[in-house]
Amino acid sequence: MAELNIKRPKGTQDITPKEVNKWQTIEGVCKSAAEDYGFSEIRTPTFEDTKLFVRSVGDATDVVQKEMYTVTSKGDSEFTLKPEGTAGVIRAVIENGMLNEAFPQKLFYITQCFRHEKPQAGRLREFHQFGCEMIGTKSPVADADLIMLAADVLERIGITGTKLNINSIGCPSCRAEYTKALRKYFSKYTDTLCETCISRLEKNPMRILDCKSPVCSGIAKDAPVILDYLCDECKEHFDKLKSILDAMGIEYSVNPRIVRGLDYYTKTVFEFICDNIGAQATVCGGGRYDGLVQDLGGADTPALGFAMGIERLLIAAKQCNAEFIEHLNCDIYLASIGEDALLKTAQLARDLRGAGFVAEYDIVGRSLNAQMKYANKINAKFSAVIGYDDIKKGVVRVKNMETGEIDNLSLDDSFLDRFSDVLTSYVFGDEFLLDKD
RNA sequence: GUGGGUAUAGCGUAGUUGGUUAACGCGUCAGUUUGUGGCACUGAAGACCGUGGGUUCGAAUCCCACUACCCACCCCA
Repeated sequence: MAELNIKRPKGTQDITPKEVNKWQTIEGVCKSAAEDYGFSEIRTPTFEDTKLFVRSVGDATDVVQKEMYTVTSKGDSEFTLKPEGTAGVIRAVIENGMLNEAFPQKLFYITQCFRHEKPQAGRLREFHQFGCEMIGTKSPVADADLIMLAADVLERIGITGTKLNINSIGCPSCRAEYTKALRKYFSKYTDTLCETCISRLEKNPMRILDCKSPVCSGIAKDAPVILDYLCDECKEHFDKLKSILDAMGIEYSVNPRIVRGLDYYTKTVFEFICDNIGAQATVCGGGRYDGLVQDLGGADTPALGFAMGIERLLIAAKQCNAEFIEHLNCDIYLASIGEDALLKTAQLARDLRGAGFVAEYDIVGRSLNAQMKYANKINAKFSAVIGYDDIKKGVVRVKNMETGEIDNLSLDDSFLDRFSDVLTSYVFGDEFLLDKD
């Protein structure tokens, strides 16, 4: 027989039970923070019409040009596994008539995304994003509120030491002016710029500002700055945002070199950087996309949003020694001696489980000693041993596994209530029982 | 797509002048202990030393190729 050796695809990961509580913690924090800010969850398909991403993310971007997982389904249209979350949400908002509901629409999602990249620390081919979108407000107060939410999420997770960078990349009209100025500036250096930057000169000269090649960044240092080219409206928007952030006490630095790599961004862009998680340091990125809704066929509607990479949040949280919720431990392990007792423990386990307790019994066929060792290993709070005599006497000895104390409980209908009391006093202390008696 | 690093049991590691049966810790299972776990002791299972070639009487060890993973560039969350 041929030996199968199937491994998970490159750039994917298994989240084992040992890790899953960390994911649950982070997802829980994201969800509850978003809900505290008035956001509702939206779920959209894992794959979409390829044209959606080409149109929104931009056909000149790396994401569209070389990172999409595209499939054709039975000769139908071309579909693409979503490389980011915003496009699908906006498509759904338009398609479901949500633009006719009260503005602003405030939506969040937690979803996997797919990009065909070479994996490294903080970058996978299947990864997960928590994202928030606000649709239907052009006020800079919304920008500030969204940034406040992002900052809150990081803080609630326990990620400290992040830096917020903000910038404005203007609207299509002022950006055109700026792009012209950039081309003029960089075209003086065509013989020294790196190869990719030469091609950027044509397509999107703003990306040269972001090049990490020492030569290019040296040249970029003295390049024109977008902020000097903003039109009055964009400038006022950005100034207003800064003053609101100041008033809120949110620290930031203006970094005219940050440029989001997706084409739909306008005006405000921002990112939260975490230095100690490797080269992929952007833990949150977002901004305005005032033209996207209209581009995708909706009414002219301003909007903005951000996304966080959950894998990166996890790395950052671990670096910061953030606390994670623990898994549910076993409340009681029911050990048995003999067949009759085993059946009794099975019955009892069912009753306990029905009452909301985590109960386990021997489904392996172990010796009593081995059962107790197992109870210890799974960190059971209590154990009980049931044998012939106990069934006859109608008494069961319940042992506190931490202190070793043993309580005698009668093995009848009152057992559930009595055990509930025992467990309550174990978890909260005796005083919580006073009301009951 | 371009670099650099790594590859020995489930996990973490030791093992170079090439030399029997590849070692240790953790973990798993069992026993010491057929009415009570943690500690301790004893034992067991588990590795064709990433794959394929080559050199050699002999390769985990030396050489070549390949693959996988990691890190970085790029890009982005």
